[in-house]
Amino acid sequence: MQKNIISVVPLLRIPFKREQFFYYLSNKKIPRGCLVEIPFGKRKIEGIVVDSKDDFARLGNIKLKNIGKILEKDFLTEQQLELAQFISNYYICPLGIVLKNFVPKRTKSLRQKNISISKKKLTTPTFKLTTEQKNAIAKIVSKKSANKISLLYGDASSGKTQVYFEVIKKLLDPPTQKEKTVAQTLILLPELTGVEQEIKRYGKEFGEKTIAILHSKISKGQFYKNWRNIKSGKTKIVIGTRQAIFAPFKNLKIIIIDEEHDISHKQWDRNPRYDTRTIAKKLAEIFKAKIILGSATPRIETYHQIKRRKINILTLPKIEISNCKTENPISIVDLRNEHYKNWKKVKIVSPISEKLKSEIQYYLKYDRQIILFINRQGMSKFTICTACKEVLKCPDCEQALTYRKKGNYECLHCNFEAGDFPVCPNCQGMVFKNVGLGTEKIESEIEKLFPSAKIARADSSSMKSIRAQKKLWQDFSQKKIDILIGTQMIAKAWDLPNVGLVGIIDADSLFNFPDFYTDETAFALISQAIGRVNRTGSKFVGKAVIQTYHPENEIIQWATSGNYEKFYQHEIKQRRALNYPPFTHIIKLVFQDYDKDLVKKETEVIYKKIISDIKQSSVLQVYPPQEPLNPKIRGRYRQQIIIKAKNYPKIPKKLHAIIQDLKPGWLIDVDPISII
DNA sequence: ATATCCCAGCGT
DNA sequence: CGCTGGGATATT
Repeated sequence: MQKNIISVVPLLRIPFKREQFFYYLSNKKIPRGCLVEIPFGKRKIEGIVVDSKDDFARLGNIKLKNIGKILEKDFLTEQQLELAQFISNYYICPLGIVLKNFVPKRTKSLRQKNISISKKKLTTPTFKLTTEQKNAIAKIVSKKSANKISLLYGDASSGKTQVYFEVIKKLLDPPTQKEKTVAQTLILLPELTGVEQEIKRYGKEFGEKTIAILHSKISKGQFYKNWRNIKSGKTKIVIGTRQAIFAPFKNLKIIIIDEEHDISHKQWDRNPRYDTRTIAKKLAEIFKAKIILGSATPRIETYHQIKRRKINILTLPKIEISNCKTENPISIVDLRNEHYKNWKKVKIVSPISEKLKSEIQYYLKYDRQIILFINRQGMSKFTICTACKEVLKCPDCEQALTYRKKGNYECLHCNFEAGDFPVCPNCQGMVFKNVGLGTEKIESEIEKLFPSAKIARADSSSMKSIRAQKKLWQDFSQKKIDILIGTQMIAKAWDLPNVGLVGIIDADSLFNFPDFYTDETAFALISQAIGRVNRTGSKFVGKAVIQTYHPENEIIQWATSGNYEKFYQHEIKQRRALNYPPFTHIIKLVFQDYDKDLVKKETEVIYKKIISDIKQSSVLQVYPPQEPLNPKIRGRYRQQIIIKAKNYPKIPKKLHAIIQDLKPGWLIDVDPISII
């Protein structure tokens, strides 16, 4: 009988320098994309079929094994395979690991629990579209900009969502006669927090049956069901976080990346370290789909593309703040004055300035809600021994421990917890002082100042579950909360109505990191925080109070005056001068191990190898190994090598080979969000 | 992922 | 000399 040779990629890490697939025998051809079980060593594992050939003579006469079971035929689509290959190449990650991300956890019981197909009539509210919205819609759907990416430039209140709705309707309904399958839209949101609201909005507009949700917090069974519905074409609109981009689309026509500036679009903590903003381009190319980005504070990379006319910009103006000409709704409070005014009266100056205090009072009185940002969890930034000034640190991470309301000390990087009465490792002292601010500290301050207000706190430790997030959002919407205190997470995709006042407790803390994205993220965060007030339809005048010791800081100035262009000009100059993105791509190579000397040695060896094999220039720069900002995490030491490559993914073959051959323990991060 | 091979380190 | 554990290595 005619034998066939099947190429299969096992769903695990195969050293990158080796061929990523293995040959197996089968008596029939097996199409690409099948999920199969293969004998591998002494075990049986899963793999994806990538090729099927007639028997052919092979070198070395390797005895091929027979392929195992076919688990799912017609599983991954051709487009998924193409995207996976691209990700594997671009992010230098073994193909098997990439493919694993495309394979959902399959549940046996496909219990088609017929969810009440109550054909609820769609109450399609008729929006009155503004001229700008109409223009944007026309531009996006026009044939002229068929292959161009569009940026919808405007904040949460500018009506981006209505534009998305109309574009989807125009492009997907009704399907053209030629296309039998339904056209699909992918909506990528940066965080889980935004998903719930968006489902409701899109559900109302397009019917809940046509929408599928894909993110890590839905059950495995539900995820798989949604996955199948996307594959069969039942689903028209996919809403999800970044992994939704791995879905088995049938006929993808629109990719919307909302809040495109948000770093959550990049996976930085495990392989593959992909960025949806990069791979969406590839996916759009594969499907000939449109990309729409949405942001009020686009990335410098994105705006640079706009300047070079590679991306269309469609500006939605802010909906005018009603009758507010007398007073600037944004005040920058100089905390130095606060000290000056108070230094004789009180020893410790409150982290809440007089101005902020009186504004809180005002808005409480008129029953408007208040949001306060602080860029740090816990009670303090760090804790020092009063005797010798030693900072209390985590033994596993060498990071400052955070004092908690509970009375203990915790490491925010691992689960290390010191007791309530630690002893200074340096001098055995037992008296400590907490320095700096955290969410819990602000919470207790506010409790003291406004004992009758209903206060809630939201940071990543209190908001771990999606349950807690949903509840908080509900409570806030139902006005069960007067003052919400939280970290970045509440500045982001959360669309909270009825907010009267926003306060940034310590704007300076946003600039503390010597990283090339710092100014960009700080600008975006301040802009977004301000954008939380003065929403459409509010009769009250909203206000923002920004506390800082450096009111002259240009980034704060530009952010508070809404001057993105000035900010861009300043930032792009810096990036060009220092050869940072968008003028180069960065490749970050990190080695980690429990043995400090080994880390030093290994990174040194690799660095020497790289610089001896390639010649450096403005096109390719390699920096010597350096200690990252967190030199020890969970007991493992780290060193990193930063490479700036102008024409990535075009890099010298030799460099590519070295990176491919890096042994386990190395992390490869292409286009990292941080280089410190 | 995991079985296996290889070798250092150690005990008998 | 053999046993054990850790680390590197191969898996068609």
